[in-house]
Amino acid sequence: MTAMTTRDHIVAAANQLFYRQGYEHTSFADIAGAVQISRGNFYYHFRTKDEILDAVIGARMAETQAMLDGWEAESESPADRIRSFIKILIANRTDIKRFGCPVGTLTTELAKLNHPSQAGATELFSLFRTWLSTQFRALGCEKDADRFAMHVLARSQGVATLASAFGDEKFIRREVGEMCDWLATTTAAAASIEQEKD
Amino acid sequence: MTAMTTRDHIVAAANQLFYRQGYEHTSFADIAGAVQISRGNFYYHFRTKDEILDAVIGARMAETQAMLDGWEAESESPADRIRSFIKILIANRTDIKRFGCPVGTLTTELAKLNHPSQAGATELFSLFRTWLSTQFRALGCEKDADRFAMHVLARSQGVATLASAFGDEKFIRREVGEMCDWLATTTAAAASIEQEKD
DNA sequence: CCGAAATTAGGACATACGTCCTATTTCAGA
DNA sequence: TCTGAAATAGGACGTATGTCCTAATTTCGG
Repeated sequence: MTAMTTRDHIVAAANQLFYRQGYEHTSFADIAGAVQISRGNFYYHFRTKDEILDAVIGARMAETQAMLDGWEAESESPADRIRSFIKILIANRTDIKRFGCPVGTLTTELAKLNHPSQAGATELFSLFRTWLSTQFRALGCEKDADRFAMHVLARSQGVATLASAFGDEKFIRREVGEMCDWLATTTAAAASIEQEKD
Repeated sequence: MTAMTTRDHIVAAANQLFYRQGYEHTSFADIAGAVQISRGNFYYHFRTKDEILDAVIGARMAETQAMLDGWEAESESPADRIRSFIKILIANRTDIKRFGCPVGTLTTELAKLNHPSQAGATELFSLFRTWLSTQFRALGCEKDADRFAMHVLARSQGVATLASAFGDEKFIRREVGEMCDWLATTTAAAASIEQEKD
């Protein structure tokens, strides 16, 4: 664990504030206040708001990649890995209930702002998408891998949005259970079809 | 069709702008410009931004209720009605690809702003939720009606979010198809279970 | 046709925010 | 210890925005 530079602190604070309050609704002063540095010092590290946003997206990319690598190392079975993904909804349920999904809400906001970093935010989705695809492919769902990946992503997004709207935690748990059921039946079916080919 | 008052024009313009640009990112000047009236005139009709938001939410509630009533009148079968709901994703695909779901994105934004009208936006979801519940109940899914309603809502939300992120229209059509399949198999199963009770 | 009420116009004002600049402090390397 | 670069502080500036006020114009019942 390397020491946290001021820049790192800024990015960490901005990351959290962008998630909780949204990008546009978060001001320089908000972030500087959270890090307890002056606005001048802030400007020394980031000259524009867009630069901070790009740094935050970069940090999230790294975090996400690390998480995916972690699951890759922890579990032997691709199905277990996919379940790890699905269960983030439960692990982060408290934040999700209040602020929704960090990725989904950011891409949505940037789309409305027509912000240049839209593509960067979408890359966060792509990171999950390709990783999930890989897992489904490892399960023998060669042809449907990307379709299944998008399906899982979409359902997770929907759960996060509605859980946030209704503040309903039971709903999260129920849908997570149903997604795991879907995973079991769908991949079992796909695997048996693959076997028929032999 | 009654004549459109200035107030109606304002609400209509605000409704569209809030959807496309987001609530916070839309200014008084934006709306006044769209309706081509002066800011002073604007202020005569709405004294604060929150008032416009409430009016917009009210208008959306009325629109939504009218749409649901329309489906109720058009279709005899509850399954057809639910399919009408699912297929809004296709009917509105162009807007959804660019701006996401009007209800989901609004509730998400208001949640981050911690805005007083959060509850009002959630009511829009509730309108769909209770209506869907009613349809599922009419299909014989007494016990699971609300669960199914939330499930359909969540999947629609997820599809809208991802379709917007990736600008993918084929994905919308595919997921709509799968949701219709789900509807057919799930309600058939539920109905047969109900029959066993007799 | 008149006068009061409703409506519209356009500017005033305070605040907040992103951006920029300069002065001061910290600190590593010579 | 000296020096120059990195880092920090705090204020300046222009613009945008929400809100408010007053004057002009339109509408419409009597």
